[in-house]
Amino acid sequence: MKKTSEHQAARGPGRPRSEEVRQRILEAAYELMGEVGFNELTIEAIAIRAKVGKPTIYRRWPNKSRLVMDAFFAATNPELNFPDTGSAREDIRQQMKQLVTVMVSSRGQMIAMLIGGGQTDPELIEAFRENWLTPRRRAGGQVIRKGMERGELKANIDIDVMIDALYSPLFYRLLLKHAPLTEPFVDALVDAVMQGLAV
Amino acid sequence: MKKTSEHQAARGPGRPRSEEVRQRILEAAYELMGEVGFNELTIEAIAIRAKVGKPTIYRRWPNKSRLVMDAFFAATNPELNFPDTGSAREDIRQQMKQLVTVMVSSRGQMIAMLIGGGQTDPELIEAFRENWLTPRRRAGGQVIRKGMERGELKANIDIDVMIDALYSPLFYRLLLKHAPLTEPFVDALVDAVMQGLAV
DNA sequence: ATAATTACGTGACGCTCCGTAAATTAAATC
DNA sequence: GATTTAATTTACGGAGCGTCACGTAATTAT
Repeated sequence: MKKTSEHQAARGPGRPRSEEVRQRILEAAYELMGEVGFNELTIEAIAIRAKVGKPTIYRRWPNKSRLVMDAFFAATNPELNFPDTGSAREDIRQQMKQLVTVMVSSRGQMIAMLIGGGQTDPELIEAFRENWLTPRRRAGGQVIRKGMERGELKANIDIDVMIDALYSPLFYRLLLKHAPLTEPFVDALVDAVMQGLAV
Repeated sequence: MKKTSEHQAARGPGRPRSEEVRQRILEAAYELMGEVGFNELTIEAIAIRAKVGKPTIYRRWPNKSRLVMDAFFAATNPELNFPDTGSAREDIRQQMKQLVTVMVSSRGQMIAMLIGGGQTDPELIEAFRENWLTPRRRAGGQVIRKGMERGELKANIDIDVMIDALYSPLFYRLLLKHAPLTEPFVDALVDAVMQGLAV
């Protein structure tokens, strides 16, 4: 119905793939993922909701993982916030609180399900790391590096270890659900890890 | 074939359930879980390997989650090690290294898959917490409490926060697989978190 | 214009696994 | 040994998989 334009990579002959159809599929996948989770999600249901035939989906994506990752990232704001309060500890605290806000939302449940599904799907967990985790770890690393340069943070500790120590408890609670993810928890955690547990 | 004895709750008449069959099912479930993971695991395959009919399984367990948890814990040593080196930090370090040893083994993959499957199965994650995580957190908490009494650890930090800060990076790496779980990592982590990241 | 090419939706296929119900078989009590 | 009870076996309808063949729609090449 609408003109395609946009990408105009269409150098070959034949009917081009409809961008509108692609959007409908991604939206349906994203919605259903939020409703039933990765494991219960079926291509059949996505096709029905998107008003599309199954072969149309299989023609574009090789499997459920790839489709869901595409759907997840199509709904991901590519911009990352880099807080800059002047204090590394406060920057990190703020980053963590941002992350907690996401984690307690429906999008956080989706992240949990992607990580969960990734435990039996190496391709899925790798795609998640590549597209979501790594960029965020880089952002965290940047703040830490700045804190080291300023002399706020110890420079002789591996940055990856620092990132793990600070952020992993959030994932731990997201996935194990033994205790809630709250702002007071972030405050207690940042202070504890920054100052150390030892007397 | 064998006498049942053992439980001898058999006060009613009629044929009792075979303990041998139960064992065969649990073993088959445990093996297959290790081979194909929770999501790909089918009751049908368990039944075939255990040389048992499907209804035999469905009569004893209501769903896959319950069966897999039973299979996992039937193969779990109920004893927990409580190291006692005289130093809380060393006790914790030792506990963590024990945990890493498990995590890098095939049993660690199974733990990862249980947590993963739990992301779309509330009953599964709760059973995992109840039967595996909580007892181990209690063991960790005990060591920490002793360290507080001895004056080695700050007494004004919440014990759950401490446990999260110390142990969660192991789960983080187990699940996200962005970096390997090694002894040097444990050493670096314990020192960093104990002394604090701040200068 | 017309032909060639590619994508679309529909419908159907054989397959695996689900969870259940009927039929059969085995092991207890009486 | 007969009866009772329950466990196992067999068989079933249903869902979803991933694929194919079909007729139609949309685009490029001639």
